[in-house]
Amino acid sequence: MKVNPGDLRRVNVFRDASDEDLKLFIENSVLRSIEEGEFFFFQGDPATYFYVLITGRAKLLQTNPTGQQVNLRTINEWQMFGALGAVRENAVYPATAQALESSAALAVESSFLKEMMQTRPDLNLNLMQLMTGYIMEMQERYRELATERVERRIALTVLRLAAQIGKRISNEEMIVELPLSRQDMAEASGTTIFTVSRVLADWERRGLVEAGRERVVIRNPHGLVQISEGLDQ
Amino acid sequence: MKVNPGDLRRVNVFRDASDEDLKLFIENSVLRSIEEGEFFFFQGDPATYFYVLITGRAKLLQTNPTGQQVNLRTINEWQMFGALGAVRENAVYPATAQALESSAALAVESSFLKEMMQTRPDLNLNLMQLMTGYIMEMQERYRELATERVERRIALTVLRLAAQIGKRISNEEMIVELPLSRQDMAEASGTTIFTVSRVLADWERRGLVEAGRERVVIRNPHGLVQISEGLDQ
DNA sequence: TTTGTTATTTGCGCTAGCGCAAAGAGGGAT
DNA sequence: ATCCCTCTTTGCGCTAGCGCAAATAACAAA
Repeated sequence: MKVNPGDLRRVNVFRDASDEDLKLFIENSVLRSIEEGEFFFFQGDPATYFYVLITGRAKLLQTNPTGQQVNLRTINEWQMFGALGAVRENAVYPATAQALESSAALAVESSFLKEMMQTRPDLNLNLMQLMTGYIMEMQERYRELATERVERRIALTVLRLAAQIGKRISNEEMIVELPLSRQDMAEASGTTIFTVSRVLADWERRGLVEAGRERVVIRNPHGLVQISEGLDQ
Repeated sequence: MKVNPGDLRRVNVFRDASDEDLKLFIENSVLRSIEEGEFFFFQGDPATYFYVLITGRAKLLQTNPTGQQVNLRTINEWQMFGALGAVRENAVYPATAQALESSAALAVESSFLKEMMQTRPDLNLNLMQLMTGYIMEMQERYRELATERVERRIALTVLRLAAQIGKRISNEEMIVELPLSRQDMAEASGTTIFTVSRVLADWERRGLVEAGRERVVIRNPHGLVQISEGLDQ
């Protein structure tokens, strides 16, 4: 596979970059391809590289001392991840990045990005916009976890994931497919596979979703929104 | 009250700023003093100003549609908050800022900071370090809320708050006082005042803390660390 | 000192959601 | 077609933690 500079402009952080800069990035990058389930990096590794996902999907997860996992974020094509090392000295990744399907990503040394940012205000601003987006999302999710019942949290999670990584399978209707297991959804909404399974079974009975093996199809997004806002029943 | 440029260097984001820049910031600022319980800004307000807390303590909180609150962060003297507007067009504050005690803060227009960042790489880097710090903290707290039992979460919360806003009341021992109500602690650890009260009563019996009205004194930080790591019993 | 207000404690009952265990189902490989 | 592996479902019992209500304590104001 070959990535050309124009493609890189689909990365939000690079949207205002010059052609020369994009070329420089590519010249300083290595393409890493990994299979489903494999890892780009682990929580605690020195954050020497940042990545741009070119194909596939990945997730960022954290593990607690007893090994329980939570999913922090899902990563789609042309998204940057692991850029922390460009901002902090001797940083380690605060999360693990695992491929949800077989994926390829450009790896670039963090120090290269740091260097570049010294003289490109746009790059700074765009990266800060990415960061503030994460902050706002995490704050929201934290509030949800602290205050919402599990069914609502699962609805909010599924809707968020649909927006982030969902594939539309019909153009007219808003029917979206998510390639996620019950485990993935449980880890993203702070509950257990059992509860996710029961909630999805209920939604399926009500015609809101189709629940398959490692897959959910959203048939009625509006119904889910209603659940997420507590307007149902 | 008067703030002089040298003071401002205690603000992490401004640590590398020139004297002239600091003077400029102060000239473009307004000092806002508010009483305990009052607000610097509300979730949803246009993020036109950012603030630097000069005296007092404040908290950032979010409210869900039914009015339940969660505390996202506590703010100490010489910390910047509400800087989102310098990064995003037409941003609104994603959280409410409320004074925990009577407080004063410098308010500066976000556009001024944005302007300034165009030509000061240091300012950018420092602000990004602040942002990555928040991201890491929120990710951690999210994981804790998703995976840890309530006693452990409260221990983690109390320890974190002690580091952020605790006042040492003895130099030899690590005895720290927190000016927080049960309600504050409940909102910061994702539980209820009843549970916080019961847990603190238990810790008091075990000699770990002293629990007063709107106040906790940590007598044995190490014991709390043990609880937070599940090493007790 | 008295009174009013607000924060905290504690008993008590309840239930949302956890998590085991066993059965069932989907999909790939041979 | 069959086997095997992994993912999912569902019944079931249990308990951590919620949340009401009433008592108590701390503080402030008069």
